[in-house]
Amino acid sequence: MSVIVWFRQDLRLADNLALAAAVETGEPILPVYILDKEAMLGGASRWWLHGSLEALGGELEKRGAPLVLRRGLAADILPSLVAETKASAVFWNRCYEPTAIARDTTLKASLAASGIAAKSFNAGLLAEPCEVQTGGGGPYKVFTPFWRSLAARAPFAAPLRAPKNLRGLAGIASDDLSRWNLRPAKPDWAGGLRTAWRPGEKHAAARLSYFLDELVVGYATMRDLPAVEGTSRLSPHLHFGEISPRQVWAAADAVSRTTPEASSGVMSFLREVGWREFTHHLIYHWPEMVDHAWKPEFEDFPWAHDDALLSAWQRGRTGYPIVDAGMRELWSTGYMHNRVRMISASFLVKDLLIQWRHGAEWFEDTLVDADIANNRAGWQWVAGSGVDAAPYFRIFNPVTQGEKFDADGQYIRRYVPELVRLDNRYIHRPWEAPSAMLAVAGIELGATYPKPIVEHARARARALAALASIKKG
DNA sequence: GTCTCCTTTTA
DNA sequence: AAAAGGAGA
Repeated sequence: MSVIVWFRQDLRLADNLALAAAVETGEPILPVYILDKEAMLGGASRWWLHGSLEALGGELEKRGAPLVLRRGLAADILPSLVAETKASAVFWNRCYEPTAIARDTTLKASLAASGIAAKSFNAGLLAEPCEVQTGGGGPYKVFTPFWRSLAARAPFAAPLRAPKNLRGLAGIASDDLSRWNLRPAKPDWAGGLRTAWRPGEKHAAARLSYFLDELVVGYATMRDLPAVEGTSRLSPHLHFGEISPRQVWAAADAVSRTTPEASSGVMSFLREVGWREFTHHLIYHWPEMVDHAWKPEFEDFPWAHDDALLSAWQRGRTGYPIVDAGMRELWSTGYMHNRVRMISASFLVKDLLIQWRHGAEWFEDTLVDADIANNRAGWQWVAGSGVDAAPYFRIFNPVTQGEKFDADGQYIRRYVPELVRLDNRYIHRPWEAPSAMLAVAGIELGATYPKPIVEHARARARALAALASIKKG
């Protein structure tokens, strides 16, 4: 007899309820990770996954239960592992994306039908989608009431410690992680990712501590400045489950108790954790939101498909420095500061009138924290096609946003070296700079750096007209 | 029905 | 100062 622990987006030992439950049974444990051959993981996510599995595998091995890697479909692999190991149970922590729910529901039924105890747990959210309801019994559609209702459930269960020792099973074949080719080889484009990130549970915990010790005090104001290290940068760790939201909550809450001057920073940080909960809540209750606009009238939106413009956006060659800096940060580090995500997303959807789904797909290809719920709900927020009653004027101005949040152009200069010598006054609008100043800075618009691919004022008017054209009534 | 409120906005 | 429209109590 033995218990299989199926790891998915919970690549950690601490506060892992499925693992803890398996330990509790007293049976030998077989930890397994299955690389779904049908899952379309983006390149940056694949890179991260390699590091995360390497770290998890090392820790499990140290404790006596090495991680077994298999590739294929869980529906094929788990039953065959059950047979191979004479397992009596399979435990896992729940995921909330529609495709994962469909897969897990079927699997649970078929395992149960063959007499296997298939048990799932919540180790990924502070509260599961069905646990947070409006007074009328339905799901929330507005963040603030959702957040109030979620926060009222605190304190949350205390996070569990990692098990010290595990009883493993010997002789179960595993794939070789390096053969999965999750890391890019030819060419190896992951240099920027390696510089920016350290995947794995240990690094997730270290990052949380560092953030709470050094940054959270200033979080409320610094979090909006892309040039500054002011955010937690925990998103990829949370996405892969190297750290749990309960661990984050507990640690942040403890800081605000011991350090009152940090409490407002902690509050605004936890609110962002609340946004992660909210997007998972939305995607759970409206799974069609993953691929379709939540607001049906957006089916008729006059999108302007243009591959050349899409590609200019993807490559960071729009001629708007804040957008280009963001897109290049994404390309080189697998990450983009949240403020800039909003600006560049608004630019794609409103200024270029390109369907939000193209943007969402690009982000999922390139982000280390690519997360269906956060990403799709975020894009729909920007597009105005999501649940919130979006003001029609939710159109970011790339120049004023740049001037407001990157006043000295430090962020621009970091990622758009062509503009490094341009005077601050024009760093966010090089096309208005006097030609002598451009010459001194070594810039030739249209050659060394693009001219704006659209004129924002005109693009804004066009977006407003497009939005008006689909208005109900 | 009434009242309040709404991450990120714009000009 | 203005902005659409609706959620939530």
